[in-house]
This record gives sequence, structure tokens and C-alpha cells, in this order.
Amino acid sequence: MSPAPRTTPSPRRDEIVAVAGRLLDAQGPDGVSMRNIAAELGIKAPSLYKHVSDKAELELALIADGLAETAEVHAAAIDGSADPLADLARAYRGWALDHPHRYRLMTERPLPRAELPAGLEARAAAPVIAACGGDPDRARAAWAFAHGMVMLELADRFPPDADLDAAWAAGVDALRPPARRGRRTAGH
Amino acid sequence: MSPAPRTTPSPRRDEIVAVAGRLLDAQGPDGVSMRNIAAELGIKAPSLYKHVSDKAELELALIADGLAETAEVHAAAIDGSADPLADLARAYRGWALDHPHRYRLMTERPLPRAELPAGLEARAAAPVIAACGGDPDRARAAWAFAHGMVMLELADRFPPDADLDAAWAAGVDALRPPARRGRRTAGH
DNA sequence: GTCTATATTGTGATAGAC
DNA sequence: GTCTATCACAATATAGAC
Repeated sequence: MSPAPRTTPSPRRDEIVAVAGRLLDAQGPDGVSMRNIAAELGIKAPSLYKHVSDKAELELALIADGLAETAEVHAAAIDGSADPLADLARAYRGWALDHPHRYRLMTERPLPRAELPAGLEARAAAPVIAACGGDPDRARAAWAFAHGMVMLELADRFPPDADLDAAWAAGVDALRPPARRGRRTAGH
Repeated sequence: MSPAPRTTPSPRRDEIVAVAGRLLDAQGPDGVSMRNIAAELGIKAPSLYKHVSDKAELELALIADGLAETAEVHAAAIDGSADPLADLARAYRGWALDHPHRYRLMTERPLPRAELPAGLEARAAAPVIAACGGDPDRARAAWAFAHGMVMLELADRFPPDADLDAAWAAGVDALRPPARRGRRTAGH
């Protein structure tokens, strides 16, 4: 179902991916060099190539892991919520601010869809769509709003006096779907 | 009023900045190397340092030029418009898609406010604020929405079947300020 | 104002020995 | 599965001659 990794899975490979992820989260993209990863494992860079075909494979694994993690976090945020869009927004912002480099890696380039586990993108997108009452256009607008807020906050691009909580609230208020009328269960 | 550039202004300096801008727009950030700029001018890279203190100075000039240009384009878009937010959104998207690398450079890092001409940031921000009826929080939400849409579109991150025009329309509809009641002039 | 020569530092990746 | 040695690059920037 999910496409095979370019390299055979192995415990050592998993360690390498884990170290790459730690380096990314801690030092940003420049920290994720083959030399650094190797040093962290107490080996030399060329040895990595016995376990991993190239750097792109590592980045792919990092993206897939991040998508899976956010899919879970976001699904949990709307689960049973009385105000799903507001709770999702809070969770979205929180995760992105906690993992800025990972977040950028996951959003700054085209998704390598062909090499991602089947259904992963849909699972990651499901919470916004649900929080927008099933309207895909509104969901994309809401995603863009949240992405824009996060990116501008991460880049420290808002004016110093801007009230970001208020800006989030204004966007969520505007984008919240009209009250659902008499629905018993989460709808189609 | 505007802070002095680190290097004395000169025709040659202006040429260098112009070439850097052309390279950025045409080839992206990797195309903007001191070697490339020099080659474009028919000289060698070290010669540039007689006119410009370092690469950061060039990037600063590129950011300032881009801000000034968008400030004009966006102001023109809302001028006399019956639906300012929609027209601004169209202009915002158009300029960003026409200048993707410049747009990224202008938004992906903190503004070097201390080294920018006085009032430039405010001039660039004025059109959104006006289009949002003067509400700064809603204006920031609208900016974030547009920024998110543009960045995700530039990164080709939306699913292939997404209707981006519809997503823009959904966001603009949601964020448009309540109809202005009986105002004669652009308000305080 | 331009040149040559060079310092310095970084990257990803391969060959082949052990 | 790890090593050493190395390739092939690219970048910004400086010194000093002309």
C-alpha cells in the first residue's frame, strides 16, 4: 500500500532518520548534513550510504513522519469539540510553532505524492475539511489562513505591535462555517 | 529620512542592484551570486566590492524595491473599487505569481526595519487595512490568508484537483468587512 | 575600477580497502 | 558496516598589483 522506501528498512536506517529529525528540529535545515548525522551516530558520513540511498530519501521520511504526526494531533483537536475551527486553529499554530523547521519542510515544496504512504495526504487534510463543514473551498481558504499566519509569525514578519491572538480570532470568526443545523452526528 | 545605504550611491551601484533584481526574478535566489552578477556586467566578482559592501546590502535593496512596487500596485487596485478586498486579492495574487522569488525574499525573513526608508512598511500595509474597513486584526487575518494562498500555490502544495479560484473567493467572501454604512469618504 | 590569486568553508557523493 | 581518501563543486570575501 505504501510505496517501498528506496532502501531496505532496517533498525539502523530508522536510527538515521530519527537523528536527522532531531537535527532538523534542533538546528534547522543547515544542521541536517550527512556529516552531522553521521557524527551524531559516532560514524563517518560515507557510512550512511550503506543504509540510505541519498539525502532526498531522508527528507522524504521526515516529511511523511511530520504529516502523520500532524494528522493525529489535528484530528484529536476537533474530536468532540464544540468549536472545531477554533480548536483546530489553536492546535495547528501550536504544532507549527513547536516544530518550525519541520513545518517548513512539510509545506515549502510540492508533496512527493507518489512516494508517500497511500491516504496520508487525505488523512492530514481531513480535520480542516471537517472543521469547515465539509466545504473544500472554504477548507482550503482556512488552511491558507492558518499557513499564512504561521509562516508570517515564524518569519517574524508581523509588526512588533501586532496582536496575533486577535488576528487568529478574527480569521477564525470570519471563516467559521454557519452554525450546523440540527445535525446529530458528524455529517457526510 | 531614509537611512543611508551602507555604500555611497552611484550609477554603478544602481546597475548592480538592477542586475541582481533581474537575476533574482529570472533564476531565483541561487542565481543571485556575486559571480553571476559580475558576469552579467562583464566584470569579475571581486570588483563588485568596490561598489557594494556585501551581499546583504543587495538583498536589502531588493526587498525595499519590491515593497515600494507592491505598495503602489495594491493601492491602485483598491482605488475607486466597489469591492476593495476582492480587487486587492486579485492584485496581490497576480503580483506574487509574477514575481515569485522576489515575493519570497520579501516575506520569508524579518523586515530589516531599521534600514528601510521611513514609512515604507506602513505604505505597503495601508491597502489591506483600508480594504478591511480599518480593522487591523481583520487586516492581518486577510494578509495571512492571501500570503498562505500564494505560498501554497507557489510551492505547488494544493492537491492537483483543487479549485484555487474558488478557494480565493471563499476566503474573500468570509473576510470581506460588513457593508460600510453610509460613509461618504474613506474613513478615519 | 578592475584584475589575478587565494583564503576559507561548506556541501553531497563515490571508490575501494578492511 | 565502517573506514580513509578524494572528487567535484560552489559560495563569500580579501589582499594587493595595475
